[in-house]
Amino acid sequence: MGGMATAERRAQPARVDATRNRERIIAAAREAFVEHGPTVPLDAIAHRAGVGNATLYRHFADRHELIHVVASYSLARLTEQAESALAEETDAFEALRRFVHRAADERVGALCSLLYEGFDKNDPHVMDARIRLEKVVTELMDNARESGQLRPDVGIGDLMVAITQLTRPVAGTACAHVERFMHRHLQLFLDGLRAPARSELCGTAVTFEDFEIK
Amino acid sequence: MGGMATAERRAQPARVDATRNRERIIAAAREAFVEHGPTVPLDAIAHRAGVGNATLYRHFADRHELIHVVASYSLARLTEQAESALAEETDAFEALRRFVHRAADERVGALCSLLYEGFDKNDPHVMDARIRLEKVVTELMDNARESGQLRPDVGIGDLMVAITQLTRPVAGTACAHVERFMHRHLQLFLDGLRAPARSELCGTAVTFEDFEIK
DNA sequence: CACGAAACGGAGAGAAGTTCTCCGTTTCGT
DNA sequence: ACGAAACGGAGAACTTCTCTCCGTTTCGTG
Repeated sequence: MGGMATAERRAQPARVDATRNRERIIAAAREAFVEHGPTVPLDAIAHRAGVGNATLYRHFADRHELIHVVASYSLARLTEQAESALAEETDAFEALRRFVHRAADERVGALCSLLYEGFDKNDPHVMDARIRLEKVVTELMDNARESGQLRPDVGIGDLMVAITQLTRPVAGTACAHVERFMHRHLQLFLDGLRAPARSELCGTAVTFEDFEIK
Repeated sequence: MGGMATAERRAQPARVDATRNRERIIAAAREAFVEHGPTVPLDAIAHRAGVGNATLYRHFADRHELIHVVASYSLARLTEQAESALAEETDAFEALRRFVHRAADERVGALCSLLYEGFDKNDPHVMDARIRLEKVVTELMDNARESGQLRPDVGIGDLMVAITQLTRPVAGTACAHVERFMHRHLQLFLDGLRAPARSELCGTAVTFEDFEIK
């Protein structure tokens, strides 16, 4: 999906143990980033993957490259979820709801920081994925709004930030059971998004740019 | 409020510059913890407070003690906010709403992690403050529920976790403008909390213990 | 099955960043 | 104006992470 990782540049088709380890590392990195944030020691990731640290460095030149791969992968999955929700659900609000809960399952909240710290904003693949995601989520929201089920005073940024925040590991609890709360709280939030609005919101609708550019 | 900080143990009444610096350090620590989390270098806090690092160590034996003081202070303030909301607001849901937004202003989300990392759970002062907070917030919610304005399927933990999560610094954005979103999203969440419930929630109501004990 | 190429793991050197103390200087209060 | 108290900066000691080196193991093929 994402970047040109070290191993992918190779001419030869790589040994099976090499590719297996590579995937283990990516999976371990994903978990570790979710639990401990983007600065988690690379040695810890290697250990978690059950490989030596040298193996990690053999596959990924540095932390940046590893983050890039993990983040690209997650972004792509998220976009796919949005697209399938849009395509498969008949009810507009239900489509939105489905996307939100799938996004939670992808742990975007925890992985979101990676999108900033490890992302080359100029990478065309990333730009593409990002624009695609914005486009499809906007469509999800527009549909819900037009069907009269979504209150009109919220923007895509409101939704994305709320998803991000509500799906992050709960501070201090070693991330043990966010899953227990996550979906409940997103559901409550979604109930607050329904039309007719039950209160007046302060501020203005949050757009994508509001939090992209720091 | 909270702990027996080093300076407070002193017999003598301390010089004015000493107490001034002490407060500067606490304020700087609060800000720094909010922005960079509980592991922010102590030297950075000292610098931010405009004092030498030795001065910080003179007032607080270690990071743990500093965190304890800051967290105790915040917890006390939060409880006060809840109590005044309960006492002064006539409408039950409005009281709850007021508490939520005041809690956001106190930046509990960002400071919450301190409650875990730096807290001596056996400290009687802390226990007291905690129980007091739980008691008054429970009362706020009970009142709102009894008045028929709060959906019955949510617990105090649902509220506290959501406040915590929604008021944390947004990942990757250097914490610049959480304030812009925070109140909007809490408001949306509160709208979702109103009775009648607009959907069925998964799981069960979250209690205080669910996230206290890891 | 045996051989060469490729990959692996552990240990530790090197780099970076944090903590915390020492001590000469400044400020406060009487 | 004097002594006690507090201050600040510099740097030593320590911790932590990164990343390489090299002997060993695994894979794939002839």
